[in-house]
This record gives sequence, C-alpha cells and structure tokens, in this order.
Amino acid sequence: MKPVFKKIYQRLYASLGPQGWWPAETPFEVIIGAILTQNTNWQNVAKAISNLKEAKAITARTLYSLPRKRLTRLIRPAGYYNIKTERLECFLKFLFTRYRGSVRKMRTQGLNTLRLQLLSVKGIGPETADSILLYALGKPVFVVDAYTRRIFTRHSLIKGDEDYHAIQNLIMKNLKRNVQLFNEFHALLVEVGKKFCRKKNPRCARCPLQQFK
DNA sequence: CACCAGGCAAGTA
DNA sequence: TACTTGCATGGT
Repeated sequence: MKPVFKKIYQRLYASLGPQGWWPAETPFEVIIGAILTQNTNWQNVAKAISNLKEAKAITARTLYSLPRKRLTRLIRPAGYYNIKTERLECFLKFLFTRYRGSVRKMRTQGLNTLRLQLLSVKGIGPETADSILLYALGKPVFVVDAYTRRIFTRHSLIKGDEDYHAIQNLIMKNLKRNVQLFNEFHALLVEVGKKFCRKKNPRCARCPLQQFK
C-alpha cells in the first residue's frame, strides 16, 4: 500500500474540501447524468437534465414512456443526442426488464453481478458503469476517467497507456475500500483536473499536487 | 478559427 | 489484437 495515493487524496481534500458529488436529486437522475456526460462537458448535460425536469420526465417511468423524438429534443444540448437517446432507452429497457424499473431494487444486488449486468447494456462502458455503481448505488468502486489518467500520468504514477482496469486496480489496491473515500477522491480529481490539468495549457503552477511531480 | 469536454461502439487491417 | 473513426453541442 503506497502512501502516495492517500497523500494525494489528503492534499486535494485539504485544498478543495468536500465536493458533495454526484450533483443530482435522485439516484435515477445520477444514472441519466452518467450516460449523458459521456465525453461531454457537464454544463451541457445540466441543460439537458434541466429540460427533462421541466418536462417532468426525470423518473424511470415517465422517461421510459416518452416518445423517442421528444426525448431526443430534450437532451439535445448534451450532444451526441441520437446515440444518447438510444443509450438511455437501452438502459431503461434493462432497468424495467430486470428490476421492474426500480433503482432501489437494483441496489440490493451485489457489486460484481451488477457491474457485469451494466456492462452488458449497449452504451454503458466501464466508466459509466462504475459511475452508476458508486454515485447512484453506493457501491465501493473507483471511477477512472480521463482526468484520473492524465493526472496520474503527469505525476508519473502510471505510464498512461494502461487500460481502464489496470489503473482501477492500482488505485483500489492502494486505498481503503470505502464508498465515501472513492466518491470524494474521484470528484476531487475531476475538479482539480478541470482547473490545473487540461490537455493543453496545463496551468500547473498553482496546482495543489505540484510537489508530487 | 481550432480545440476540448466526467466515453463507447463499430469498423479496419 | 491494436488502432481509427463517428457521434454533436456549447464554451474558451
């Protein structure tokens, strides 16, 4: 157990404080957001979610009964709207087929089984599955995203070309298996990444992780 | 104007 | 198996 991971977390938490993720009112809303935010700025997703709320279509039942074209129009600001319409429908079909449309029922299922089930849904890959497991269902998995990879690469903790699960295993091996820790850590990595670890123009000078370079 | 954002699936060789 | 490409809006 390398203390560097714990140290990074403590440094981030000390400097940015608790993030209170996921920004949503219900677990179902978390799931919708997780699908809509694929390769997409959260600001655009927020608009789409706001549209869904305005249309009273932010519960499993109301969203599932929405005509496809209407759904597409509502989520348009999130981009990739044709693909995301299909992905939302695939998830909803899964949710109703396997759990009678109940996210709470879903939650009673074990982590590993659930993860495999989610990955079998077209449009849900490793990151989206883990975001759902952690932030919507409270399961102890670490979410690896582009910022996680970039930050750990820039601090030479990984090479950068490892696959999703290699990075996830490395991190989970070095931390306590704790939902709240995983929740805050990933959120902190994203926030610090947005501010200091962009693809280009990395404004590293004031990054709280400066010393780990 | 170019580039990027809290990915994923399908196609190619 | 290991790359590459399509998907699309809105902000910098």
